Amino acid sequence: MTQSPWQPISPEKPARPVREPLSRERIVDTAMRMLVEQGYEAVSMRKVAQALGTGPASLYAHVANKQELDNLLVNRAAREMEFPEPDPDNWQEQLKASMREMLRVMRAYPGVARAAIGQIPLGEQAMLSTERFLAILKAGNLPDQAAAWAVDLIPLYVTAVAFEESVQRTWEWTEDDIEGFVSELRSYFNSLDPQRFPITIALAGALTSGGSGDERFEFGIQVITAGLASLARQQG
Amino acid sequence: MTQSPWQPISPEKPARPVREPLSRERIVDTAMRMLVEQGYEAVSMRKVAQALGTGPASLYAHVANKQELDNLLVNRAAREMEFPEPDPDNWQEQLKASMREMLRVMRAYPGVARAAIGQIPLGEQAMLSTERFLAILKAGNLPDQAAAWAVDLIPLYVTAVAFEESVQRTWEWTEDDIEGFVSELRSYFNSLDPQRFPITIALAGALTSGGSGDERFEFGIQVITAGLASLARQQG
DNA sequence: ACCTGAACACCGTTCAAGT
DNA sequence: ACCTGAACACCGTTCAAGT
Repeated sequence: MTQSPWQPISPEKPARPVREPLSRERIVDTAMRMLVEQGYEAVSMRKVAQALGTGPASLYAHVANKQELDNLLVNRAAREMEFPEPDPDNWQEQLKASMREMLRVMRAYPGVARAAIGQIPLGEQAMLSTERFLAILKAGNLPDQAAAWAVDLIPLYVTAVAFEESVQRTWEWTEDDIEGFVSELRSYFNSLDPQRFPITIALAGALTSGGSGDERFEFGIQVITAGLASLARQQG
Repeated sequence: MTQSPWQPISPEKPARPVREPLSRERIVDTAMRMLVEQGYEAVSMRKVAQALGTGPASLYAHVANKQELDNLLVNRAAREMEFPEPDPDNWQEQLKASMREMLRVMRAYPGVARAAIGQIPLGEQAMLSTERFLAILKAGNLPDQAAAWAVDLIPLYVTAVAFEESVQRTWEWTEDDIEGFVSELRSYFNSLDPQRFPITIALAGALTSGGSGDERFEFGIQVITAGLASLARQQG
């Protein structure tokens, strides 16, 4: 631990690399870029470190662990979301628009949904989006407890949808692959035992359509919005 | 490496172990037991193989990969779910009861939600539970396409809730830990900038209560059921 | 056909040592 | 305080070789 008391006064600064020092910011920037370009699987502590030209251990001075890094990525994405000024006469449409906005951002950062799922989003940006959702729900005259539970339900749904999509993106299917899969699925449904699967067979068409995702999502936010509206206090 | 050419003719069958041979059944049985006793993380190809007294490579003769094993576990759990006979006069209550039943089973096999999330459940037992949900929704007079999208939305929600719970179970919190966390959370909410987080602060109580899970889940299934009911065709 | 050991290409995290 | 190399204790999957 003791140091030699004699120290040469180096004329040209120290020999240490001139690389920019690590920081939380730089780590999250790099991880975010990797997330967009290569997907969630590519964002490991080791690969982020490598991209920064160092070893995995170096990250732990700035980030507690992988979970915290995931949290920071979710928070960074939340920064991108934009919400309308609450309007009591239009709250249902605003709620749907905000859920679409949330899905838009999660699609723009594929993999962020995987980082978000099962996390309690307590970062500042994530909290701000919660605040915005609460504002819309209170404009809709929802009771406090209903609004509080709703801001739990809403991200749960949007994140789950985005997560499903990102899993399927991982499989890297082409348009043809999807078409092939859907037609296989349809014939699988039709091959089921009619005694035990009568409705599945009857609805085979409906069950295998709307795979595009957008229609399904529109259905989901319609159901949630209508369900919440049924809980709103009557005005006046 | 060479062996002596002389081999005694063993009077009692070959020297190979008398262990029961591997099979899909045995692999899923073992994995399921490990899932219940030790959680999802414990169910790796390597550990399942070890529990069966063999190496990981041996499993691949019976199971395509980890993903297929996950699928088989979900399907095994689906076997446990029981559904009511559809009753058009009571479909909303039946729908809620069935969602509770689904959550009950996922809680009984903690970790199964992690295996299920982001999966398309095409096993026979999983398909049967879809058939049951469809039966209830059609008893409620929902249009085909709405029913088809609803059987996507419903497991999505229940699985996401069960998944969240299983993540939190992994942290192995005691009653006291939770209480401490909630009170920390509450004071964190109250410490926020009132200019930017007015509603979050005002609703701090509601936002941190009902963490038990059941109330939150009841709220969710109420919202979904009411939302779906709003889409049901009028009778007659 | 089924099973195996060993290897390949990865993980997250810790720790003693360096500057 | 920050950074590092090396190690620890893991993953899923493949493959040549055995029976």
